[in-house]
Amino acid sequence: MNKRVTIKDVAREAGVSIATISYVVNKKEGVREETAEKVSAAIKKLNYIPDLSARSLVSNRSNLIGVVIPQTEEDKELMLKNPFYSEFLSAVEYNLRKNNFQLIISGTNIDKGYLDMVVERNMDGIIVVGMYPDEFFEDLKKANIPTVLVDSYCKDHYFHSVQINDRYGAYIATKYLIENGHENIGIVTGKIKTGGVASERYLGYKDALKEFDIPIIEKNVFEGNVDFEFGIQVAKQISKNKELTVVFAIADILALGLIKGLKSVGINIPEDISVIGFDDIYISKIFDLGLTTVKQDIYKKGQKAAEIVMKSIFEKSKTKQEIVLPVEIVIRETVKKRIK
Amino acid sequence: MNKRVTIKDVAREAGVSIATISYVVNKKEGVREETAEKVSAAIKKLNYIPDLSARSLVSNRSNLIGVVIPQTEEDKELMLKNPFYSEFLSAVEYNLRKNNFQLIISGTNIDKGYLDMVVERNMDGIIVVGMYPDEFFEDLKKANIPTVLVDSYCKDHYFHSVQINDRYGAYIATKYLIENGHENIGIVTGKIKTGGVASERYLGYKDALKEFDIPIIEKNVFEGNVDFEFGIQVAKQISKNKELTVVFAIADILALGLIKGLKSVGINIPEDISVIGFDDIYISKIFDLGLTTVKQDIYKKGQKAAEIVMKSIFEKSKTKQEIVLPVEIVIRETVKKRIK
DNA sequence: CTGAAAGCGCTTACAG
DNA sequence: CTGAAAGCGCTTACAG
Repeated sequence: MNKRVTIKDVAREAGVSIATISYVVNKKEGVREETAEKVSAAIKKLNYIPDLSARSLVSNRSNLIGVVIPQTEEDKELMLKNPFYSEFLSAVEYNLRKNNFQLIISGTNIDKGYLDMVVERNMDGIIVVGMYPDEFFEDLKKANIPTVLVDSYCKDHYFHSVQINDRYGAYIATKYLIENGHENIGIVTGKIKTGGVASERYLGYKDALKEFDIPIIEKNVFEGNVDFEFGIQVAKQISKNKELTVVFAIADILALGLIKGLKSVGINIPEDISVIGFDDIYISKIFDLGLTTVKQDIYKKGQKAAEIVMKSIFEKSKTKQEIVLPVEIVIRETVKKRIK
Repeated sequence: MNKRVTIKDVAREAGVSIATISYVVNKKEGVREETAEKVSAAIKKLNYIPDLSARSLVSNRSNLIGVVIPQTEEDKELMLKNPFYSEFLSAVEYNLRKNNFQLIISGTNIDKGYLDMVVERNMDGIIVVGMYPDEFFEDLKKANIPTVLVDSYCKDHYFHSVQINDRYGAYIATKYLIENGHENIGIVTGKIKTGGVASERYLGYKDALKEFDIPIIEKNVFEGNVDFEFGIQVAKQISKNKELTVVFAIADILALGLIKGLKSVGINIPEDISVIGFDDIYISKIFDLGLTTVKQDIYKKGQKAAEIVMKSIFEKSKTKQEIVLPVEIVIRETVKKRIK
């Protein structure tokens, strides 16, 4: 390593004390302009770059934001294979970077271990995506650090949050299907019991069915992982259920897998079976068949999450923010109107 | 913020000096077992979490790895929309995390500014994906920090590198097309002049044409951005060129856009026009039509990059590593055999 | 085997 | 407006 240029070197060069250098670097009021210029010149000349570790040590500010993304499985890779998270992350990174924050992304087993990292690194704030055990949220609360929960249905309204009305989104999706003449409506979903996004969307599905007095049939519910593979896999079961005229996949990634799987067993979409998704991820466009889906603004979700953590860091104001972004149906090509 | 438990608190609790705590925490040899146990008990009791800022300040080690991913445009979001990067990142993160490193991902304008960040944060190493101006690599060299270049054709063989033989991959792709009876072969590519992956793949394309004495026709080359949109956009031009029987898209994301665009103007794949891609990104599977493409192992690329930076940090050995991962054709459904 | 002490590079009252 | 000095929480020779 090259020897580091420190604040002392700059002080010597500029002929002032290190305190003055610090004042200039941090743009504090009350430095004579002439002095400031001398200092700036010295900084430039020596190419001085402050050591953030030192700054962090004394000021307890790191300009680091932790972002927690669910993992597929324990101790495995990030869920970046689900484009939803990629798009979200991209938005977060961009908005943090504009304000001189860096992001530490991690798929750490989200537990005490993660909080240790938060403390170790003096993280200024964190953005947590998804649902976790109550215990984790308890620990998080104790950590007492600006936190934004994204897509969490944590009952405890202690944290800032950014989300959508998943239940409503699923409701309008299902209602749309019913209004298009469908009655035997399957649903492909992630684990329902966990009390997260998947269960809310499932509730919305049931809401719509109830409203139209359509019975909820257990064997129309296909529960598994929220990934492409499960979509493919479940297609076989669905193809055997001849009564189904449409399937609501609670995530686009599932819908895409499902369609792929359905086609591979000779089922045409939407002629034989219609499909509706949820999220409107970017690659839904890639599909040759435009996916009819419930659109949410993923970029904005990331942007809001970033803005709120930062705001919460700067203004110590404890006024909690709970943002609910809108959803809407986007009608494309995968749902057929059914004439009874 | 809660008051932080420091090494002093632990020392007091355990009745030893702070040096001893440090030895235990860092698993240094030569602490009596009895003492170590006392210390461990105190650490657990107080829930002591070391401050990495302080450690970094004194030891110049941060356990932070910077990862630089290309941006779509100046000052914009990350290119996470290209799943290639998502998959790569996912692999890097996982392999770093296993070894207690964290990753700082950034789409910073890759210039002096980025290097400042590297120095500010005392980053232990960096992984740079893609091509940048020579000047940047010069600066990088001066920074004298373990660095792995991924998919870079930097002439300077100073850095560790992980890549594939892009030219060869493009060559076998094009050859495969020729052997299947195609002669009018279009190519859709990113900017060729930049001397990166795109130009290499373009060279491979030309290699194959030359080998079979097929003239290189300028109007068969479609140059633009490596993204889905350009694929769609270029489809219109290609549809007007009635002689083309096949198009080589130098990235799957381009191929997918192209196919979408082609279909939208009523062209059938592969009946009317065949398409071959490059990368074998995960979502190529999502496509209802399996994309014939040149496969590279993206996960392994990320894994190797992570392993090499870490190795290079631990062993100060300057033996440079240049890894070239294999490529192979994956034949699926988008290329038709043409009977002349 | 363990402790006292210097020092890493900063920030921030405080005094002048 | 500027500087001397304390202190942030660690690590690491060095002495014993």
